[in-house]
Amino acid sequence: MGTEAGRRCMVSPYEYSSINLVLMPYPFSGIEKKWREYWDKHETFRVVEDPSRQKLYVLVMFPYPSGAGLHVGHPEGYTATDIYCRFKRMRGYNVLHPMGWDAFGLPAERYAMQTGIHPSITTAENIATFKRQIKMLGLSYDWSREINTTDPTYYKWTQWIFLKIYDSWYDYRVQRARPISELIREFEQHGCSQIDCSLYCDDDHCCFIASGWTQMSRVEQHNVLAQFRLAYLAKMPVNWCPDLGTVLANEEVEEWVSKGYIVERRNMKQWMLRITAYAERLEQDLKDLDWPPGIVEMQRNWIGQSEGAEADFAIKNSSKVIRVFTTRPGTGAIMAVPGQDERDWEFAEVFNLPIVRTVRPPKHFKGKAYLGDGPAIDSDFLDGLHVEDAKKKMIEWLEKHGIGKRSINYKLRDWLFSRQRYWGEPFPLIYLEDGTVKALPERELPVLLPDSKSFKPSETGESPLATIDRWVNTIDPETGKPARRETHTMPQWAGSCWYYLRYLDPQNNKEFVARDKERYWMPIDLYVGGAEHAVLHLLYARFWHKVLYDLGYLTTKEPFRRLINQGTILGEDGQKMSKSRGNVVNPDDVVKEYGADSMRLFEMFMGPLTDSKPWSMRGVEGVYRFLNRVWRMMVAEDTGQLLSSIKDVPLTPEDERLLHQTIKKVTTDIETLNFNTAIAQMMIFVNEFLSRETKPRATMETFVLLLSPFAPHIAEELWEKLGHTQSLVYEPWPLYDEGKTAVDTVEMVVQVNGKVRTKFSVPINMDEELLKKKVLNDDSVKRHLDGKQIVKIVIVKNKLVSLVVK
RNA sequence: GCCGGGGUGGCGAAACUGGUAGACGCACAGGACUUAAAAUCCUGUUCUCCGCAAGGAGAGUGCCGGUUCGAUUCCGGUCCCCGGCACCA
Repeated sequence: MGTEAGRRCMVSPYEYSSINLVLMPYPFSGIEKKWREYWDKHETFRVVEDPSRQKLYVLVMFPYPSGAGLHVGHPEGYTATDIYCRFKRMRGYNVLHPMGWDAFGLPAERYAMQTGIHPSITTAENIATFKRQIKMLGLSYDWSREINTTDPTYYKWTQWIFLKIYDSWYDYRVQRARPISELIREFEQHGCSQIDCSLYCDDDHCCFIASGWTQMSRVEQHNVLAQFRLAYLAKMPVNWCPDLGTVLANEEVEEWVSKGYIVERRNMKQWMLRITAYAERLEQDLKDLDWPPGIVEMQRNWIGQSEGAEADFAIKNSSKVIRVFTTRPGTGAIMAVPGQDERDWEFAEVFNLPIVRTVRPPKHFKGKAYLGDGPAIDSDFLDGLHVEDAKKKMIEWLEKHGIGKRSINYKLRDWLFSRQRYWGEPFPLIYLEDGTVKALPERELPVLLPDSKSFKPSETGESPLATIDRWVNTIDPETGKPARRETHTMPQWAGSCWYYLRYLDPQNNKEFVARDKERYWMPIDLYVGGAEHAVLHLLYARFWHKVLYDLGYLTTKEPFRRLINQGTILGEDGQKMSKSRGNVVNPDDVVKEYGADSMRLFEMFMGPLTDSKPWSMRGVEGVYRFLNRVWRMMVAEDTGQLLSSIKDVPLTPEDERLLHQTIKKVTTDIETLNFNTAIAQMMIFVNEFLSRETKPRATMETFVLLLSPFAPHIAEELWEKLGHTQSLVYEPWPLYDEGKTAVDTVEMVVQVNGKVRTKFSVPINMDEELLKKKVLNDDSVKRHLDGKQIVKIVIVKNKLVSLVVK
């Protein structure tokens, strides 16, 4: 109630009731309900593969259904993709536009810890709320494809994909993942002789030949293979929060620490995914993506490719050498270059180590370490070379002398993939009595999350699942021997890593997606979502996608061809919306007061999609007034019937020009996602036509079609009043005639020494000599030429005449 | 500190490859309609100065400078704001 709108509502309810009685605004609430039901009943937006038509897959990042319900930030991306989809349908595309729920995660689990209410119940309730609110906006989703990451029929396949990752290794020789069974076959035939073991294994004494492999015990073989798998166990420091009794993801630490919780590091065995094997391809393939440059850059920085050298340093008084990477720690030893690195400089100062500059800083450089470019100094044969050239020459030298080589390093680390949580996907793994890990066979999936009343992890930091004995203790389905289940669960990213594939074939219980469906729909033509997922979600999803591609399940290298980040919607005060600031706007209130069409229209009219911009209830009223004018342009207020002034009459040339200009502007602006200016053009159109005594029926019909992607409910209603019996959703999009958008007179600007002195209207493409004559005879121009000499005349066709005088 | 994005009226914003800065909307002011108000419709609204007025002059797209007949747009410098990164996945 802290908002401007809230106060208005409280202060003068009279104002609003009187509006309702006297103004008679268009009856949006009945109209909107009617058309939502119509679309549902007719399954208007249901799509199936149709090879005869061009496909279009448009996706918006699916929400985490929180208890707070939708906020006005959600509909921004949803409306944008909806407009685009509705437009493309009318242009004949076969459009896939789905929605679902990313419903595993900590909030529901924390709520359960406090209240004892099972996360599945809260999740179901929250989804119901979200779905009601999203449906209320008239978004054209194919609801038959709705998915929910917490549904066993969904997470069965998340587990299945994990098994595929677990059962794969990265073959650097061919730069792709291969099934682990192929590695076993290779070991049986050649041992590890054809593989560069150093890429997989720290221990260079373990190399074996074929017979060595076959003579290994089962446990030994298991341990060798574990070094190769794309999913592996490692002892890792994790963020343990004793008060919450849970482990936190890195990205969550800051939030809880700021709330006063203590987070400590603890070493625990964790599942890791070998995303680093894909570092090079994740970096390389960015170049083919139509993504915002900023996001591409962020991914680049995250992957952090750097070229350097790996060199062996001799140790004084020892025959041993230390291997060091020049660009970052790796090997346990680092190379320190205090002259060119701030951290090394500080380190050297503290320990009184000598500091030698090897790059000459600019003359007046005052700082300590110099990080910029410059000629090398005190560097023997490198002196005088600039940094890049010196690097090259140095690496050549190292390689020539056999004490080092060029190496490419990455900042990217392997992905910590396990969480000690209840509300996540269980791993489809068991531990046998000999300590080995075993992947459950596919037919055992899904491994269901057990029902539980306790969601707290144990004191030791083990997952809540560890406390459920009847679930943990199981048997190996293949041998009947006792086994223990893995009690960790997967992170929330898991479900969102592949949801875009499940939409293609959500009911399939044989495969995660049928191949022909994948081939038809992929890749995603447009992906819209918040920039907060610029790195992690998008990187993790690309990684899984590439693994599945390597294993032959997918036909595209990259999932998201074009990406757009919608901007944040701020509160009316220009601050981030938050409960504590009291500036949160609830879409329910907006829709109730002004209707879903106004809500949609305002979200798009505020400004460019990708910008952050503040909410304004006054602004909502503005677009609401526009929709009322649209209504009055065609409907008689007293009877609710189509106006009798709408007739089959021809257009005047001026009106025809405006119509074609409007079609053109709206068409091109939707194509480029500039919805705000498309709406502005429609406003111009209505401002003109509202007062016409007669309105050509065909023109009104065209306008309704243009409006329909933005405000679909009112458009359907007007379409019906115009005499149509079918929904306009699949009507062909209006075409414009370029020739009819052209004007026959233009306003000519006359500048003298760069200053605008007069303007007049002239026929288009006027003869230049005639134009000059006209300009020089103009009184107000003459005044500024008084006594001066014309040096130069610049004529820009149909725009301006610029006189330079002395 | 590094990387990316951005600074335009009272506010949200427009402006195609350099060519009328401020479309469209909000807010505000005046008017019409009305007994009155609301709603609706019309007119005006970047700032400063001159003029009774029609009108005129000057300044203006964060700031300083450059290129150009002409710069919100291109170039150099500088300040501020937002997002990311700072060895952490």
